[in-house]
Amino acid sequence: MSTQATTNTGTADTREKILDAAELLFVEHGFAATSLRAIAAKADVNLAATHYHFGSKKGLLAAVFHRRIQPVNTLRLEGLEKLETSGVPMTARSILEAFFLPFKSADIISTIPGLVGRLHGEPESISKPILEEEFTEVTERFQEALAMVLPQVDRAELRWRFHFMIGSMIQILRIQSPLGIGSTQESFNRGMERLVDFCIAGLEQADLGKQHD
Amino acid sequence: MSTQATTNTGTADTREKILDAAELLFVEHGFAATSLRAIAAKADVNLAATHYHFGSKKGLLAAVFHRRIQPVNTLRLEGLEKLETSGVPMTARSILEAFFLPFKSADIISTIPGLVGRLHGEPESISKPILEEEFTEVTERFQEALAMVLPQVDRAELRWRFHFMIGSMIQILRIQSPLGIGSTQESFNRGMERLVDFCIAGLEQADLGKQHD
DNA sequence: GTCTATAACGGGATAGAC
DNA sequence: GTCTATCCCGTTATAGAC
Repeated sequence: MSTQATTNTGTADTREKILDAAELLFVEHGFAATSLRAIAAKADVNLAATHYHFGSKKGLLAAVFHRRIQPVNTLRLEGLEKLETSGVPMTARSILEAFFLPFKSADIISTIPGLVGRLHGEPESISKPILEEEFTEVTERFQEALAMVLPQVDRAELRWRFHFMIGSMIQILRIQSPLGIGSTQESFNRGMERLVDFCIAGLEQADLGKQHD
Repeated sequence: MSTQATTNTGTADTREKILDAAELLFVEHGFAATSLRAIAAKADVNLAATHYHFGSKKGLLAAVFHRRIQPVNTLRLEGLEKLETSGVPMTARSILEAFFLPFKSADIISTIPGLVGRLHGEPESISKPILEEEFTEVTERFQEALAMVLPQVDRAELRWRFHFMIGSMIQILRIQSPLGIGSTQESFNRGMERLVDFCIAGLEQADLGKQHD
């Protein structure tokens, strides 16, 4: 239990240790409320190492996020590609499952849900560059796929609904984040299934020039 | 344009000026990234006044939030009461409109959407006490009302769906926050209507022991 | 690539005069 | 109720030895 970083020569996993510690603290307290000192202490590395490896606090956040989300996005795009080339007609359900399932199968209890949920809550100056960098391609590809199977919904309407879907997703990622209280891998998986059902219903509504009042 | 607080005797609107300034800065940058010094400067009051009136930074946030959300919740509960006592059968739509409409009719371009959207993104240590204080009653009353008109959906399932609904709401409040780029009162109102439609579809799904895979 | 030390600054909070 | 002045601590970032 060293309160001071033990001298750290040899194995160059310093970078990974920093990423691990930063990830947990960012999820728990958010970006602004987490200090590099706290990260360095938890990782048991020297404060200066955080700057050496990541340049700045923002750079560290971007690296933390990219490490976790890049594999998820790869799985999503591979899943979608499989659907598109299989010959079997796509459905809204199969597309949403390709989108959400990588969270479920991110085996074990991971920090990914909390990380995604948290980032969306950060001020735009922090979150926007990262969200654009990481999600633009995936968002566009999946909206196109949904447009194919929902020809009755025009594109502008579909964008609204896609936002609502993302909002529902974020909420469940936050509430059922494995770091939260009383959530298990099972309750998380159940939540993801409910999420798919809820969003399909909202996405598939007929789009007849709505009239309220 | 005094950079230093001008001497401030007489009118005791210091409190309101602090609340106004804090509200804008919290919405824009979040809680942790906003300093009391920045708030005092924007409000053109002395730093010590923030502590005198609100005790602490957290106390100030709670006051900012309560000032705006209390009237909204009153409108919501009054709207629901009217539905329940009017004799006209309630519908999921009329209940959701009682829930969401106070945001729309929060006349003018207000900070309320951004405020609600932002608070949900703050770490639990900040947001949880406030959210519980402000929303417990409203949430319970509206879930009960929805349970009445959706007898086919069991209560546990309804709780999931209510969370998804809140998530969709938060997302639209964030994206269409009047402080955001390219959003107008009109686009906000359109978003709220789409939100109601999306959520009704998700809430009304038949609940037949779902089976996936 | 990792360390110590420190620069340079900003944070929340408070005591006490007025 | 409002002010000034200050306490005390934490912040990111960097320079330079090893």
